[in-house]
Order: sequence, then C-alpha cells, then structure tokens
Amino acid sequence: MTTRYQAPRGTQDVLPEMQPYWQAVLDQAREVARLHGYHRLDTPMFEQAGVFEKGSGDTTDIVEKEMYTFTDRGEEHLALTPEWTPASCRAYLEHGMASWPQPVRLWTTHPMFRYDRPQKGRYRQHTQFGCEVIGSEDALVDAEVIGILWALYGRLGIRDVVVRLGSIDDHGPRRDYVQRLQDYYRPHLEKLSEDSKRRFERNPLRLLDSKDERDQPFKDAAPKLVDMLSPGAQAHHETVMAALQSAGIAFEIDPLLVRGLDYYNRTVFEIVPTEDERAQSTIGGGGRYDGLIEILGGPPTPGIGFGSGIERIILEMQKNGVSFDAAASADVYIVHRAEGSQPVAFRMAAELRKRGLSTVIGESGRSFKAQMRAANASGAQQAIIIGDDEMASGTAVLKPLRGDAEQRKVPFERVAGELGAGA
RNA sequence: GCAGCUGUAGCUCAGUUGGUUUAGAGCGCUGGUCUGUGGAACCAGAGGUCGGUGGUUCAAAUCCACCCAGCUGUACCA
Repeated sequence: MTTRYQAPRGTQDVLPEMQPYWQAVLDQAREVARLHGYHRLDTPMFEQAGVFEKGSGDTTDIVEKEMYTFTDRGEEHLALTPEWTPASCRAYLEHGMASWPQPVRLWTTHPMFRYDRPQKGRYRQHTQFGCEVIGSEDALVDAEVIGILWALYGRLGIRDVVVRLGSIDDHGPRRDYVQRLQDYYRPHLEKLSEDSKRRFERNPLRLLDSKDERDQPFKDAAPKLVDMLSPGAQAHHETVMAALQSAGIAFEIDPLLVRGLDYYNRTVFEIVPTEDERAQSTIGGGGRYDGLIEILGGPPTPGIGFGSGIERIILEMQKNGVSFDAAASADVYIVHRAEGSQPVAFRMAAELRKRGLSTVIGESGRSFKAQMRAANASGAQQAIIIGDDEMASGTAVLKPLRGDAEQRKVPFERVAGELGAGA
C-alpha cells in the first residue's frame, strides 16, 4: 500500500467549482483598485526574514510563532510572506518610489503563510487582497482605503458588514497612555487571567482586548485611549469619521480595538460581518503605519493599508447566498466514430477554436451514445456528428443540443464557418 | 499554543449488545438495454486494507492507547 499524499495541513486545493468565486473576487478587486487610482505591485513569495522581524515587530505573534522561516543553500535567512505591508514598504524603498509622485497607491493579491492552527476561514496558506498608500498622512486617505473594502464587499454581494474603527494615537503620546493603563491595572494584577498578566508586561494595550471572564470587570472602568487622544490624532480621527459618514459607510467606534502589529498608529480598523461572532470572521483589517518605513531604514514616511482574506470573503459571499451557474465546458462537442474520423475531428476542432469556439472532441473509442451523453453533460450548444455515412459523404451532422432547431448536414470544410459566423 | 467534538466508497450517510465467510444504500462515474443520436427509465460494473499504527479478544468498522486530519471554541489573525 502506497501512502496517499494529501495537501499539507492548513492548505487547500481550489477546485474548478470554486473558481467562479475566485474569479469574481479577483475581477472586482482589480476593478475597485483601478477606480481608486491604485497601481499593481507584485512582490516575491518570500523575503529576507528581517523585513518582517524588524518591520512587523519581533514580539508580534506573527513573527514570534507563525512565520515560516528557512535558510537556503546560500545561508540566507528567509521567510515566506506572512503579511504584505512590510514587503510593500521594502519595495517602496528599494525602487526609490519616494521619487514618484506622492503618495504612491499600491495594490496586490498575494499568498500569505502563517504557521497557526487551521480552522474554517483560517489557513496556513491564504491569499490577501492588499492596498497600501505610502507618502500621505492625510486622514482622507484613511477613509479612502476603508472605502475600497466597502466598495469591494458591496460589489460582491456581501451585505451586513460593519467597519470597526479605532485610533491608537501616535507612538509618543501612547506611551503616556500605556503608563496610565498599567497604573490602573497594577492593583488588580493578581485577579487577572494568566494571559492578561503576561499582556501587562509585554503588550498592555491588549489587556483591553481580553475575552477572559476574569478580566471583564476591569475593562469598563479602564481608561480608554480614544477618550484621550493627543490633539493631532484626535483631529485626524474626526476627519476619518466625518468622511466615512458622508459616504454612507457604516462604522462603529471600537475603543477596545487593538491590532496585533507593532507598527500601527492612529487609525486602525477591521471589517466584520454584523451577525457573526466567530473568532476568525474578520474579513478585512488594517491601519496606519507612519513609522514603518523608518524602521526599515528609510526616511520618515507615513503610510496606511489593509489586507483582506479572499478565502474569508468567499465564505461571506456564500453566506450571503451568492452563487454561480455551472459554466459550460465547451461551446461545441464533436462526436465521432468511424474509420479515419480522428484526423477529421482533430482538424475541425482546430478550425473552430481559431474562430473562438471552445471545442471538445469525444473519446474515439466510445459508443455514439456515450459520446452524446458527454456532449450533453458538457453544456455545449452544438454537437457535431461524424460517423461512417458522414465520412463517406464528406458532410458532418450539426445537431443543436439546447433549442428546438433541427439537425442539418454541412460539408466538413464549411462547418467552422457556419458555427463561427454565428458566434 | 490550550480545550472539546468528529473521521465507513469521489460526495451524503446506514451498519443493531464486538460474531454468517466477498462491509451496504443513494447520488456521481463507466458500460449495456439502443455495434448511428444526449436529457428519461431499467440493468450491470468499477470504486473501501471502515483515517493510521499498536493493543485487548477465539473474533474488532464496533472496545482501549497513541498518532494524523477536519470541525468548534479560545489565544491570535485575513
């Protein structure tokens, strides 16, 4: 018994029946990006690991526990892309995009790799639609990228989603806030969950994000960052909200929204289904990262962007009842069974394809009945029948498979012209 | 990472308190009834070491242990 191979844990095959969903998402993503004036950028599947270790932050879960890293034969320390933002910033610096007209608006669809526990909507390899705007600190750009996702989901038939919006201020003022937060929690430290005790030291902001029962009593009275933003961040936040409001984008302020990446400042957001309480239901999320380019060795340069998981978008589409008719696998199906019919069928198929008709040739050895069944199942509009009589007379039978039209005889050399003309 | 649930043909599932040698059904697939005409019907066939390994037993799909995979929640995140 040979072992049966299977797709690696957390990866999946996208079967033909699912391709219409992918095609729809990819098409609409491209269109929405175009409508907003974004340029496509593709980056490699893997990068020097430092891009993420420095860029994403080496205490983040993504880098600490989830990154696929490896050393190649040349002793280079590499990582499969776990998120796109640092990669796009690396490309921005490497290609001197600072000398392009600012800001630079970029988009992509890119596979992402994270070594975490697979579940529905959570995979070790998934694909994200991502947009980044580098070189602008305008709050209107924050609203713009949120608007891109909003437009995309709307075009794909996804209803009942809401933007969760927050601001986590700039890095400087945030230090003061974190101090206050720790002062608040310090007396209660013993009563907190184990996770939260750890958070207290390593990432105090996440204290507010806890879902543990024991931590709930302390959350309400805790100081909220959105209530004490620095003047600059406050004005920025208000501009974003006003813009979203004017565009009719449904959002709610989430004072507890803290995202897992170190580089975020000011605007952070997620888009979630209104009704769905699942842990991994977020379909898109992002935020501002004004310090990131500098961390990667560039000049101070503001930026903002998001990622949205295509697999999760498709799950939402299905929940919203979006479906696609099974596509016909051919326009024309050639049924043939006669001495010497193979070259005739083969050549006829080539002629038809030249005229743009997708054409499939039946299996030479099978009975007429079997081939006709296959022709019907293919969804083809027309069957072409070539048997002994046809070979003798040099004419093929054209049999419409869908309408009421009668079948007719057409000389071999005119078949492609007859069918192609109507196409 | 932690906790729980699940695992029998390609798919959806039956399988009685462990006990008849070749483990079943529907759908799908292939073929036939109809060696030249699809959609319907009928008939037949192929396809499973019952997730894997080891153990208990005269006997395991059924009981036990471990492993693998999927799902659910949680930590995180898209």
